[in-house]
Amino acid sequence: MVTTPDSVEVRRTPTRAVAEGGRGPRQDARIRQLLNAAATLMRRSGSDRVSMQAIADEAGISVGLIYRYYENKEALVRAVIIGVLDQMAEEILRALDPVADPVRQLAAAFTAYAQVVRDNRHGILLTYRETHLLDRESQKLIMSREVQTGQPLLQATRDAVGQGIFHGIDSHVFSYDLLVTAQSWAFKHWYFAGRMDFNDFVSGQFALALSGVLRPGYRDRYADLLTTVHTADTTTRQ
Amino acid sequence: MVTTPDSVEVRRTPTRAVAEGGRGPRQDARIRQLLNAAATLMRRSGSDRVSMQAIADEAGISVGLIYRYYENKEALVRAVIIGVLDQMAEEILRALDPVADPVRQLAAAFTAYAQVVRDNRHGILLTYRETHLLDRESQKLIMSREVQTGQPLLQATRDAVGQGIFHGIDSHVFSYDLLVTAQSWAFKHWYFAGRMDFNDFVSGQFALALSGVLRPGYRDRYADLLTTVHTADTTTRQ
Amino acid sequence: MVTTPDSVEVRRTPTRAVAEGGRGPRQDARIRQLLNAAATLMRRSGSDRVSMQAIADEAGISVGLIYRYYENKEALVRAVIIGVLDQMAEEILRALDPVADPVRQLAAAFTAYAQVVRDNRHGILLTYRETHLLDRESQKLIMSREVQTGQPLLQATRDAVGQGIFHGIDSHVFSYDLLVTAQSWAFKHWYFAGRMDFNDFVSGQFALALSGVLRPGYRDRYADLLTTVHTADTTTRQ
Amino acid sequence: MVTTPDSVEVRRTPTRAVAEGGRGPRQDARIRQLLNAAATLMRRSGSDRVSMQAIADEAGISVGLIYRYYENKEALVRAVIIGVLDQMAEEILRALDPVADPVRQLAAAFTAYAQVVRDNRHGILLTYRETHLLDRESQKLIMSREVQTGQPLLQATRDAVGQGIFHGIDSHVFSYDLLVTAQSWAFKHWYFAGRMDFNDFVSGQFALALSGVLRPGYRDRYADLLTTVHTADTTTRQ
DNA sequence: AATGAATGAGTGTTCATTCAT
DNA sequence: TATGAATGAACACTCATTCAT
Repeated sequence: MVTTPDSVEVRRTPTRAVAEGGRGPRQDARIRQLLNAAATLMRRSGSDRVSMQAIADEAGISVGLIYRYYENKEALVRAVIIGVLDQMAEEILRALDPVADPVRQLAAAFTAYAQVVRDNRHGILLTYRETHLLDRESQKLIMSREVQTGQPLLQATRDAVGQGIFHGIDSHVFSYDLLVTAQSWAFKHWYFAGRMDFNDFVSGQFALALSGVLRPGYRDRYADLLTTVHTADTTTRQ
Repeated sequence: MVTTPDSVEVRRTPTRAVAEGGRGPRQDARIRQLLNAAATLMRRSGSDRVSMQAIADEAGISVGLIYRYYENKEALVRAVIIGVLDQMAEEILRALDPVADPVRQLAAAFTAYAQVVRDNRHGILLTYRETHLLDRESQKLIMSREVQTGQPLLQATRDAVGQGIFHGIDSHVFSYDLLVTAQSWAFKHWYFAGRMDFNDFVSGQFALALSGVLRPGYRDRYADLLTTVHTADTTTRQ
Repeated sequence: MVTTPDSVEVRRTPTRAVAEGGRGPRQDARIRQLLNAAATLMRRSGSDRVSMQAIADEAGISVGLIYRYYENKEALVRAVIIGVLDQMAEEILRALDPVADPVRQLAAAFTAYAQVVRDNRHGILLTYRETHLLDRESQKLIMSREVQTGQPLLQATRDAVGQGIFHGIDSHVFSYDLLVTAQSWAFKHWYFAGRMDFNDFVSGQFALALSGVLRPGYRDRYADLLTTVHTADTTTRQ
Repeated sequence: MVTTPDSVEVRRTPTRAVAEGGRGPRQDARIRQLLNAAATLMRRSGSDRVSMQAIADEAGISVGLIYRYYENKEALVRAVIIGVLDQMAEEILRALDPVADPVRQLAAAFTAYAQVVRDNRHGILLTYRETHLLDRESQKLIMSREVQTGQPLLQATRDAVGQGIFHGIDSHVFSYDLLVTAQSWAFKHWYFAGRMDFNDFVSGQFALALSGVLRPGYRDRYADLLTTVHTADTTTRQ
């Protein structure tokens, strides 16, 4: 699941050298450069507003060369999106705390996920924006990556349920909600602007989620995770 | 907040009749026609992939006429987005149950919100996709509409807290989560595909949220809202 | 030769009222307004860059109404040019000094012509620019007006030749040169910028022309007209 | 001042090869082709009435390619005008007679200038028409070229004054008049149509100018240049 | 392998002109 | 008479894609 150099998508058919796996480190660096350049520009404006020429310039290569690696613009866009997702998945895995306790595991996973979202806000937006412009095939590929990325949350939830720490929930629904909540920071962080910062957001959301599913006997053990941050509700009451 | 004919955005400057509110029913119908056509096409492919000519054709008017109503394509896109949001806000308000009980009020609002999202899935996606391509000014306008649309959820939550039915929560955070959850159906409904249908999703999510905030003494009164739907967890365990 | 109201060109064929000569003072004022508006805008940017809508706005009438008076844009442009020429011809005639002496008459005519050029610089440029875009018919019409406008210069020259004051010249060539010289101020006044002002230009040019054609015996009588202005030739010598 | 291949204006920014002077003979030929095509069409109808597509077709290249050489239409128009002026300047220089006598030098320069004007009548008109549609910067550039082009006339005049052959004149004014007279053929040649041909015009104008400034003692030496052509004055008297 | 000149279909936008009111 | 909404062809300009070098 970790992004290895080989997982970077490139054109398979028309070019001999690339197809034969004779891809040297030179090519590989170029492709990475290209994907980064494309991601940078597309984050800012959406793929339709970024020209192949602009991408080539940003990457320091020629337009023609892009077409040696990717059949057309759509293929490049797909590779960029997948690249972003893979990088995020990798970061989350790296941040994961391999401790035994599933609740703290879950807390770590959620926090990691949220941080990755915060740090890749534009990448997430890019994903959301562009995915729907691709063909079904690519969309499915992207969906499966997203599911994979959410695996740590799902697994920890299942463990907590299995150990009787959580009760009364469906693991899929619960972990899905955590995932959506984390991603929502990318879109709606402005909603809390001035009322709550990122850390408050993360701990508050996790506390709220936890409080609904924790079997009563465990409240003390995780008291530190249950601390809720209240926004200045009274002052803004209208 | 309800979309009245007058609230439909049109060009202000160059045409006298349109600016002075001397807009007859003919114009008004045309503008609605235009916005619908644009929304339909843009939902499918993103504004950059829809030409003004295609929009004109779909609306059954000439290209030139679009420019009488909207200064340029961006203004049209903005109007489309705002139109979609307004229509959704209106539908939600209409679906609202004006009963006294804040919890059932909240349930009604959430259900209504989710239904509107389901029925306007592409409209929501459009909003998410296109908003970031507009200027800051327009983005702020759109944000404020979103906040407005979420008001019923916020108000019902506050009432429940005020009456001591909910406890231990921040109203903003809680209602935000409901809103995000409802919207998530537009993006991630495929996540549950085959495991859960829309109604299960709505009731399941609301039950989960409710269970975490309901003061113990009220569990019986709202027992019907706390019924959780479990997905076939065991069968998909990997 | 004077511009009378009736000489203002309007559409002849398709409209009944206008064609029947039932043109009241109201229409007449409107047409004048229209021509002025068009002239003002076209002076600034050339007829191709001025839209009929802009002209209508400037004139305070509707686009449709323009087409009641002029068959199409070209007809309007022609009318504008002719209007400018007529107005200039009229101004020159008005400025003419009906004294007996043909040389002073010529001086007055030349000065008047130059002043009109100076005051209608943009109108002249308009004429030069637009005439070549019209059909042959219109071009001939415009040429004949120009010849007419130059008549006073030609006549005075002929008189001076007839009375033996000028010698050794062709009246056509000489008066043509005066006319061209006067008009050149519209195009090339920048050539003398900083070296010579308009009055110096006029008296200098006339003195130069006069000195070449005046029969020796008359030099004293017109000594005042022979005063030459020298530009700072020595300082700019390179 | 001579137009060398390198002096042909092209886009500076977006293309590397073109900017670095790495312009091969291929490009150079194409640019010349393009400028000629544009000049040909614009002479006929004014730049606003010639579409980029029409220019591309005439030049035998694609529209897109024009934009590789010129940033936009205005830049192309400017290049066309400057190209026309440079070509004329070059032709005049080539026609110049480097004999010692300043008066004959002047005659040669005037004749050359007039011939160039006659042969490039439409080019001159183009210059007059289009210059005013450009930005101030370009206008200044064009003015300076015009001044340069007139240098031979000014220099010869100064020499004649310096050697005491001419008297009582300002060199700037006198050479300016010759220049304007020559150019006037482009606009007003119809004025003499049927009465005087081009050669008569040139010799007649030069004789008239010369007669006014030649110091008496030199009349015999330049008797051949003082022959005046009279138009059929009597027959056209009205 | 790598370049970037060249293409031309396609875009957003304008505007002369018409015509129902 | 007078309006201005409506049309649609035409325009300047862009850009994904190809291919000779």
